[in-house]
This record gives sequence, C-alpha cells and structure tokens, in this order.
Amino acid sequence: MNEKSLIPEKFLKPYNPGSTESRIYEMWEKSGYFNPDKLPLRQQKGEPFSIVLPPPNVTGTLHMGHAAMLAIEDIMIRYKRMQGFKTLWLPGTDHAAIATQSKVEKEIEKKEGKRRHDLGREEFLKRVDTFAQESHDTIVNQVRKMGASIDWSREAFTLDEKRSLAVRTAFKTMHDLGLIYRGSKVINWDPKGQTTISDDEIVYETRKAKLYTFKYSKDIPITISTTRPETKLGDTAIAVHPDDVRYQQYIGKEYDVVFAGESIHIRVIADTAVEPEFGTGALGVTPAHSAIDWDMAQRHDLPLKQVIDEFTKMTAGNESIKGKKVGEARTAVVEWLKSEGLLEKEEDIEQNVATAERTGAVIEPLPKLQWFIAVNKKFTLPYSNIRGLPSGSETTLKEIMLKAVKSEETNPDGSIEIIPERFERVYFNWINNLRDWCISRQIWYGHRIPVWYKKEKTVNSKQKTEEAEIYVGTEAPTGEGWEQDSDTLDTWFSSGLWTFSTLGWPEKTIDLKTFHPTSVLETGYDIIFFWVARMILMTGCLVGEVPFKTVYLHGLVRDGKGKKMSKSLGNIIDPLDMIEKYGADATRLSLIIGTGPGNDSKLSEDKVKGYKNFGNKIWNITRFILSSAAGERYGLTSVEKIAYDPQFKDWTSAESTYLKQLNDLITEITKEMEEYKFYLVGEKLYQYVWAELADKILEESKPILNGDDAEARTARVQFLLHALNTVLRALHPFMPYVTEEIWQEMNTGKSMLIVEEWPKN
RNA sequence: GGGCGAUUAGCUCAGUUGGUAGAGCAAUCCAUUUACACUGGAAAGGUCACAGGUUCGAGUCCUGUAUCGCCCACCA
Repeated sequence: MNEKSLIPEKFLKPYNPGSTESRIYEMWEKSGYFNPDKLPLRQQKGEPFSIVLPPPNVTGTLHMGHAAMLAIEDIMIRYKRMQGFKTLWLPGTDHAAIATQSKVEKEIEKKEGKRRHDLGREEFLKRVDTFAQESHDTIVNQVRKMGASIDWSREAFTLDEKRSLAVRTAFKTMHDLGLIYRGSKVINWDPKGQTTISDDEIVYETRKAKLYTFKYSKDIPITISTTRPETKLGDTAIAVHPDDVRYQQYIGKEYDVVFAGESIHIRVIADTAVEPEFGTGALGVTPAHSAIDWDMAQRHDLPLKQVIDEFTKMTAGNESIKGKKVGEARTAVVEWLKSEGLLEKEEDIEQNVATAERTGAVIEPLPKLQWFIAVNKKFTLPYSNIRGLPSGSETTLKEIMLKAVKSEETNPDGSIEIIPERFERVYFNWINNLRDWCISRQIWYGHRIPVWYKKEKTVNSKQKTEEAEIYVGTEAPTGEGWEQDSDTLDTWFSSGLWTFSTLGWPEKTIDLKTFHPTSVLETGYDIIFFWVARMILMTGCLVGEVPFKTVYLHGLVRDGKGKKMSKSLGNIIDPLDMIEKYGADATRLSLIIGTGPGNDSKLSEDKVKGYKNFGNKIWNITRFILSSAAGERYGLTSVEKIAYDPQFKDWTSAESTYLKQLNDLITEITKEMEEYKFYLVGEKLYQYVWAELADKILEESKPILNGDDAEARTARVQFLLHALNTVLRALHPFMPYVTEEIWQEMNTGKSMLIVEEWPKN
C-alpha cells in the first residue's frame, strides 16, 4: 500500500488508542447524546432507562473496582441507548463523611502536626472542602477516560445544596412520622475517631485474649468469666439460664459488695440469652458497656452504671484503677482479684475484637444520647406504590425492606430483582437481624443534623432531654437562643436518598417522574447492607417507591494471583496506567470478560494487553475490508468503489451460511445482554471476530476478491461490509472508542455509532 | 455457631433444558512480510476435588466428604 491508497490514511498504521480516545469522547460530549433530553428522536420517544452512578468517595482516586463498575454500567447504558431507550446515566460523588474527614485529619497531622481541634470547625472544614474538590476533579477525569457516556449536566454531590435540602427534608419527614428519635442507649464508640459508628462500620479482628474466671466477692456464691474484668465495676446483675438447675436457688437474690474499690449491687436474673454450656454458665451483666447486656438490662429493668468514659478511661474503682485506661485497669483489677484470692482460672482464648473500620481503634460500647432510625416501629406510610403495601397502610421500615425485594421462597411478589439471585438470601438474613440505626456522628464533615435546641444541649445521658426545647425543621428556627445540634449525619443517610435526591426530590420534577424508580442499580456486593438496603428503606418511606427494579452486583477486582489489591502489598494496578498503555477499550474488556455477576475477578496486565491486540485486529479487518471495497484488494484501483448496500440480496451459498452464523450470534448475544451476561457476549464477539471473521472468512475470501468473477466479488464485499457493520454495532457498548472511530471513517461523519441501532436480524 | 461460593488443561475461566470436554494466556513445532508480528497455521495438554446414588447416559441432577475463599452472628 502506498500514498495513493483509496482508504483513509490512518488505517495504514496500527490502531492508536492514545490519539483517538480523547478526540472521540469530546465528539460524543459535544453531540449532547449523553443527555437524555438531547438524544435523537428515536430515543426521545423511547422508554426511559436510568442508572445513577454509585458515587465514588471523594477520598482520592479511582481504583480498578471503580473501573469495572464504570465499564459494566456504560455497557448497559450504551446497549439500551442503541436499542432506542431514553437513557439517563447520572454521575456524582460522595462526601463519605468519616472516611474523608479521617483522611484529611491524617494528612494535616502528618504535615503540620495539628489536629482538627487545633484548627477549629470552620477552618478544618475549609481544608476538607479543598481536598474533596481536588479528589472530585481527579475522579471526574478518570470517569471520562473510561469512556463513560454519562450525563455531566446532571452531576450531583451528596453534600451540595440540593442534596442538603433533600437530607433535611428527609430528616424532618421521618422525624414527624416518628421514625427518627433521640435516645440514650449503648452505641459503638470509636475512641480514636471520637464518634459513634453504626454496626456495619465495625470490623471484627481475631486476637488472643485471656478469659478470667472469678467471683466478685466471697459473699457471692456464683463464679463468672470475662475477658474484660475492668468492666465488671459497672455490673448490676448476674444472669443465668432460667432452666439451669445449678443456679435455681439464687435467682432473684441480691447482693451488695465492694469490687476493686467500687460498691456494686448485684441481682441474679434468669435470661434465655445465657448459654449454660459456656464458662460457668453465669454471666456478669454490664448494661453500660455491652450492647447485649444493655438489651438484657431493658428486659429486666436493671440500672445502668457507666464506669468508662469517651477516652476509655475508668471513672470508678480504687486509686490504682480510677482514671486509668482500660488496658491498665484490666491488669489492676486482675491484681486485685489475685490479692483477694477471688481469681479461679486464667486461660488463653481467641477472641473476635470489634474495631472501627476507618480508624482501626477497638470499639468501646458506651451509653450515649444519639439520634436513631427506628426500624421496627409501626407507622402509617403516607403514599406507596410498592406491591403489598398500599398507601396509608400501617407498616415498619423493616417490612418495607422485606416487601420490596423478590424472593422465590418468601416474597415472590417483591419487585426488586437481585442478580445474582443468591444475594437475596444474604439481604433477607441481614434485615431479620437489623437493629435501630444510629445516624448521628460526632464528626464535622457531613450534613449537620437539622435540629435546634433552645437551652443548653444536654450532655450527660442521665439528664432528661425535655429540659431543652427542641426544634426539628429544614431551616433554622427564628428567634433568639437557638443552637443547632453539633453532630452530623451518617454518610449513608444521604447516600440512601441517592436515586431520588439526584433527580430533584423533594421537588416534584419531570426527571423524578420520568426516571424514578431507576432501572438498574449496579454496585459491589460488599455494600449491599450499607447502601442497597438503606436505599430501599429511605425510598420506600419517603417516596413510596422502590429505588430500582434490578440490582446487579459485581465482585472485587483482585490481582493476577487472586490477592486483594492493596497499597501495602504493592500489587495495585492503576486504571489510568492501563488506559495510557493499552487504551480504555482494552481495559474495559479485560474487566468484563472472565467474570460473572457477584464473582471476584482477577486482573493482570497481560490480560489487558491481549485485548489491546484485539482492538488492533478489528482495525486491520477494517483495513482489509475497506481496501477490498475500494478495489485495491484485486489490484484494480480503477474499479468503482463498492458502497455498503444494506438491502443487498444476491448471496452465494457460502455467504448465506455466513449470514446465518452471524444472525444466530446476534440472537444469542442479544438474549445474553438481557440476562446481564456481558462476560459471555464479550467473549463470543471476540471469538467471532478473531477466529471466524478474520481467520476463516477473510482468508477464504481472498481468492474470490482476487478472482475475475465481478458478481462474486460484489457479493463477497457486500457480506464483509455487512459483517463489519454488524460487529461494530454489537461491539460498541464494550469497546466504544475503536468502534466509533472506525464508524466515523466508514460513514464520513454522517452518523454516530453511539446512537445507531443495536443489530437486529 | 449459621449461611454462601469455588474446586474443569500449567494459569485464568466458559460449559445454557443431562447427550462424544471448550476458549484465552503460557509452553511446543512450522510459516517470515501476509489486512494484521499487536501475525498466521499445526499439534499437544483434562480420571471435570473425592465417594456414593438416580439415569440407557452425569462436568451438569441428588446425598455425603475434603480443601480453599467469603459473609453474618459475637459465647460473656
């Protein structure tokens, strides 16, 4: 081939993703086709199809898991757009409250040696905002590089003005329904982060611990076991199983003793929560420092006695205990037990220790006055579209969550389908164990709780809340002396509103009417509880709808050896690196092929490289076909160029066979697209293009294209053009850049593949 | 303690309602400028974790076992 070539010059060189991708993305953006309101008429009139992007945290940069998420969602969106749906893919980012705050706190401490309290709330929040803005810009750039056909004009942030109004409205509405309440109970306290956290933000770590078996006093006949002797200063009861014959005679008895310098009053109670087989079968009840004991205390009306403060220091006990950290106090209590001759046994055991997900600190259960969402409380659902829950019916948030999701066995009428199905059971199991959700956090970054107090806020949990005048509303109350609650909301409170807060709620917008419920929620299986369940709860309660019809869960992207990618292992593959080296198309394909929904996938650089070669293969196939159509193939450059004729019918028997094979493939993959089996579609198209079209059909065509039979040549060229045209359409959702680039060259810019039709037979 | 998933070629994984085991990568041999070396062709490679069962027939269905991984609970 030479400079006289009749085909576009760029096909004379290998495909270069680097010089193509940003140009194509810009072209798409300018076309307006990412925005459903600016789509061509065919899509304008189509059924709505919507996905809201699970907002990445503004804590830094995107990783391969995000890249996989973007690839899968873009495939769904592009496929539906080509099919003629009015598609909306809505982008956004998440302020990620505690995650972002602790990240910035660490940075400031490292660089300036200052803590957040040294800077003050206002200055600290300014710093966080700056950091969040930078992260946001990085993330947006990465999303673009992946080729995401997402509607930037509707971009949202969980902490922006509109979302803030949504949060305040949600809080007020749920408060008025009686679902949000303020109460004092044992919560998970993160002493390092100095905040409460929810049950889901706890990570259990297996550690070695000592189990101590002892008596409180010689005056109490029952022996108990614990790994935390220091908390026993706060005990108010001994619990045994009601059927335990060993302790029948003691049930109901009360004792007053002095334990390590602290006067304690112990009542013996019977509760079925006690496991008679474990230890001595008797358990010391510490209502203030154990959630389970707190529950037990509620059942038996036991008093609460706090002996540990927010800084994990003892507030009771003798002089070697009081004021000490719990670790030291534990040793001191054990010493005291020994000196009194009360310690009977000391054994090594493995224990699961609750730690805070973000800070790694050991959780200290403490009684505190916090805001909660009641999941089991009955209320009247004002409006509902959810199957099995008519408007005005009496229900609970738990029931909303149970009714919304489909389950073959227990709830066949549920409208939300989870893919893969096996996660349905995981979901239901979690809901059945669900307790009230603690939503207040003692951190600064986030949505401030929309509650104002007239008098001084109650600090001590023992004081009664009625002392302060309380106002709950979307705006600050008028008049003097009101002070807003200093706490912020759990980040998942605002994330829970995501499908509708992004569409304009609480306003009754056209977007909300058109695109809600959203079609698909595509996210990682690791946040099914954090997010998926909370969205169903919030949406059901506030909008009376399900937030989405289908939940598609993807797995974790691991390294080539199946290990979790992490900084400490140094095995992180950066999506931007891969895009730069091999292109976004190759990166996308490598994240799709070889992994089904809900399964973890393995990614190696070789895999990405392989799919880069595939992009070039398509490029070369195009070169071959275009030069054949131009007459170059058979050395007759003066022959009239053959233009693609979609109506062409004069096939030979070979071409009819090829056509049938291609049509069958299209039927198959269209079915698989509907079943969300993208990995199969990607693989089948790869297989067809390389092994069939290139290696067999093209090779077999060479003698015909070089032969004398003009009719045969025309038929063959028509088939090749048809096959290429079809394959480009089918591959577009997977490899949008290279397919669009070829399409532009073939159609001289007269149409855009992004809005062309998905192939039909 | 409860639940879920995986186990198929050296590696990564497909295998649709049961009907002669499939692909990519790697390795082997051949081809050397071919639309494409980001290449083509050929051959090789498997007791489908194990043990039973159902069946004319099981990678696929049933029961059990083992190993690995994950999730939930948190027994003090």
